Amino acid sequence: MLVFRDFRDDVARASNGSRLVIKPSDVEIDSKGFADYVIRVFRYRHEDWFGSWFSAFSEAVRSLDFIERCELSGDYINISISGKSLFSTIKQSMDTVGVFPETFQDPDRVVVEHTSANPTGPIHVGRIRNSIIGDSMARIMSRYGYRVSTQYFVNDSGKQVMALYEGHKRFFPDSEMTVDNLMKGYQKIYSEMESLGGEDAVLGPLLKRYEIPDTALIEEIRGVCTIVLNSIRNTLLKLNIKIDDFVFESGFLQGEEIARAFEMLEGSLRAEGAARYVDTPWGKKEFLVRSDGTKLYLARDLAYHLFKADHFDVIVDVLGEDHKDYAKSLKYILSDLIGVDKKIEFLIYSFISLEGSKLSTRQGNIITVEDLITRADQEARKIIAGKQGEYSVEAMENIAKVVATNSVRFNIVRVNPQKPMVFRWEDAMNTDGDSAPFIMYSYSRAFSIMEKTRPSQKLSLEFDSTEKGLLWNMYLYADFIKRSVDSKRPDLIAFYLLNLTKAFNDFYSRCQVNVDDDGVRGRRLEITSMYSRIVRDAAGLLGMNVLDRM
RNA sequence: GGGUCCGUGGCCUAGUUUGGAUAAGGCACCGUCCUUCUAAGUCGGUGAUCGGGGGUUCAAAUCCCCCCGGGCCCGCCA
Repeated sequence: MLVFRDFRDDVARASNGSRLVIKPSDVEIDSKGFADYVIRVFRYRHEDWFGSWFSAFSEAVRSLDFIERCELSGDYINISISGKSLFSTIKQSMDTVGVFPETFQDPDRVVVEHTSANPTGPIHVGRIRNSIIGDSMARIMSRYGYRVSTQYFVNDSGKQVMALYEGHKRFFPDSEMTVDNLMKGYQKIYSEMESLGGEDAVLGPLLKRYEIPDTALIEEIRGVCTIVLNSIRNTLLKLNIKIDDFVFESGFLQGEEIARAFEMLEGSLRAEGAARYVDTPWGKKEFLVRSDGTKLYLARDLAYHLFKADHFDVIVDVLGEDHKDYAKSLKYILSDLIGVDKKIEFLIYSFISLEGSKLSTRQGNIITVEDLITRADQEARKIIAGKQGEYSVEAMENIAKVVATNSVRFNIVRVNPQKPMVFRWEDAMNTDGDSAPFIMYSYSRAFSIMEKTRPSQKLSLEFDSTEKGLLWNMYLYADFIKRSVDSKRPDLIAFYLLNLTKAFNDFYSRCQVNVDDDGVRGRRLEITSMYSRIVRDAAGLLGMNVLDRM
């Protein structure tokens, strides 16, 4: 959890014992520019006691050392915090523990499962939203104070990967097992599945061997998956996405967990021939075992979740909206039928679609993430080449690389996961306005200021409204982290970064830092330094790096 | 067909959970500012029946109902 001085608590406390007790949650952060906090009092404003209540309340509030203003305006009580209090709150935290807001290590261990794409080909833009949201959410929860691990559940036991293995074996047995060659076999076996006798004839025997289990075969297929997985992992690393653990499905085929799952479900399991399923309250049959005795993905996934529940307190799964109903069933079976008492949460996101057409791995109608990164890198180089500054080749390449990575991540994470996205190159490449470079650029200017400004030991703590506005935005960082964690919305951090950047740009254009007055210079330099630390911190939550120069 | 999510200026996005002050940013377009710390920037302007219709309320982008449009799900695939 976060530890910081929340002024709302004190404001609310000022009403204790009075006719109208204000709760901290009644003290809202103003978004319309009237004040810092607002309390809505429409309901009480026309009561005969309201006048005397307000005068007592406002007097109590005004006597608090951090209050600059507290007044009634129509249906609202507008409250402002003094710049000095914001400044000292943030600075004190940074001076003592190095960051604002401070984190109190939460004992809860969290596992965020994300990506988990079938290792049957390179990752594409439709999938990458999962990885970007998942990685960002893991970083945000970690910043909040949880002990977070990320996991990728690797499907190395399903029909798709068997087709990957079988396709290569049948059609290109002599070619090297590269991602490209494996893909060729995969696509060929699916295109010829009918003439080969159908899925059951082609993959059925392999499925059977998994149940025996034929460990040599399982090892072999796992090896094939690993080849594709390594390329996916490399792509993800280019976007600063590092997954802590890759957990293989094959590890749950015969293990203790799957035995336990079936044991716990014994009373709930129903039969249809030799097949086994459970009923959900909403009338769906969820099958765990086929009539030929082989197990379905759900069985292995339940085992995997029991494994996660054994090691973690909170389980977060990042899933596409196509898995929404599946997730509901999974949670029902785990929590209500098996009795897992750990918190299980799903972060469901809508798909990224291509304009006019669908993303389909089978049809080869995809834009790979590698393509996206490469093109973003080229765009960034073009833009840099058009700038006036002098850049060495290495500097230029590094800036382009970071801008490209940040842009790809930012342009995807900034949209509410719930909202569908249509992929357009011009949006993905956006570097003006609400974009990653907009944020990065402001940071670089701040760095430049700190480099060029003569230090000052003096601090005059008279903040003007622009400085105050920036401080207020810095202070809101804590609130945004909390809201982002509570609502599982990494996009809120993106929104926060844009607001913070706008506040700094305002400060930059109105407040000259490098001035003769030692007190003013000291104060503004300190504000600039605090801003740069917060923006770097917040950008990090989205896996973005900021650059000293660009 | 049933379920579910989405629909906000020409385009993209925030605001919807918890109803309240002039619906907020960005792109594009028009104009402003480089002899003040980086112009990937700043300031200003044009532009919105908040998909449509009803309802609840003193008050609706926000809650309820119906309709329209789109995504996704409705496998003994994963």
